[in-house]
Amino acid sequence: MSWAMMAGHLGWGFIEEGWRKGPWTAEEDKLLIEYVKLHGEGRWNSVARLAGLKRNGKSCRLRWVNYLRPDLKRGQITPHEESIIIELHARWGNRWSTIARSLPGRTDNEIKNYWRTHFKKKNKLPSDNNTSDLKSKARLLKRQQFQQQQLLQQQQQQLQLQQQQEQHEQQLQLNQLDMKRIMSLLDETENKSSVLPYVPQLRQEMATAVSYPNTTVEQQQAGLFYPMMDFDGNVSGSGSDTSNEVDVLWDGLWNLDDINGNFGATSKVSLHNLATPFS
DNA sequence: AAAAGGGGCAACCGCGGGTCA
DNA sequence: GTGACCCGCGGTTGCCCCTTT
Repeated sequence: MSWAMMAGHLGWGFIEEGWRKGPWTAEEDKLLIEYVKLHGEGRWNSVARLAGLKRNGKSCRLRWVNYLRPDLKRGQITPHEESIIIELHARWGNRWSTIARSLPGRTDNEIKNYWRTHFKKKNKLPSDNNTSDLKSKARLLKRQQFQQQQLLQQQQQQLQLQQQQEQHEQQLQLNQLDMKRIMSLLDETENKSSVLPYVPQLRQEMATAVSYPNTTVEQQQAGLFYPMMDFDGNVSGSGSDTSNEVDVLWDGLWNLDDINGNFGATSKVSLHNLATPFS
């Protein structure tokens, strides 16, 4: 379908000075999501060029922030959220972005719209119990029930994700145990011979890389690390054929990449990159 | 059944602040 | 110092859909 045809269907979806305006199509959303996956958020003015979208940067940013971001909550504003909005609006007035920061998953636009439709009007209308008021309340309830149902579905999905995360963490803990064994074996190797002269440096890098299992690659690259365990001490030596065992464990260690998922085809060099922010 | 009215929400616009060359 | 560019914010507009008349 051409842009002109789409514009025809959408009424006000049109092209002005090369930029498309109006409602976003599923295809455009897909392109934008792909773009953010590849390049991350920001540099919105490059989106048109890099993603092949006929949208200006502002429009892309807005679409992402208000609609496509994966951490957005869908569905009805809960009574708890409503009370927060009321409280924060009393404190900060129309500073919607500030209010939105206290409501994870809600956008400033959403809160702004909510306020305007629910509270601006309340202030205008005298409160009465006439039938039209009751009817509108019934409508509201019906809508709320539907939205609540959606919210429930969303929560169930989140629960599933959480369970997956827990499994992931258990696996990481197992690997940390392996890591301890490697370290102790390496210590022994260092003491016994000079077969692996580079080992002390690697040891440090590995220790650094594996000490922060709950940290995403993005956080690691940004230097945002959350220390979780200490490798020093408490590691006892084991058997005799240490070099063989080390090799086996090395192989296991590289599989950490797969467990973390986003390490992808990481090489051993990556461990150095991970350690860099600390050096 | 159809037109009118209104609510809700997505998207646009203008402005101001921050950054960088 | 300054101009260009980018980004975020708050206000506003326009469209869709549902309800009412």
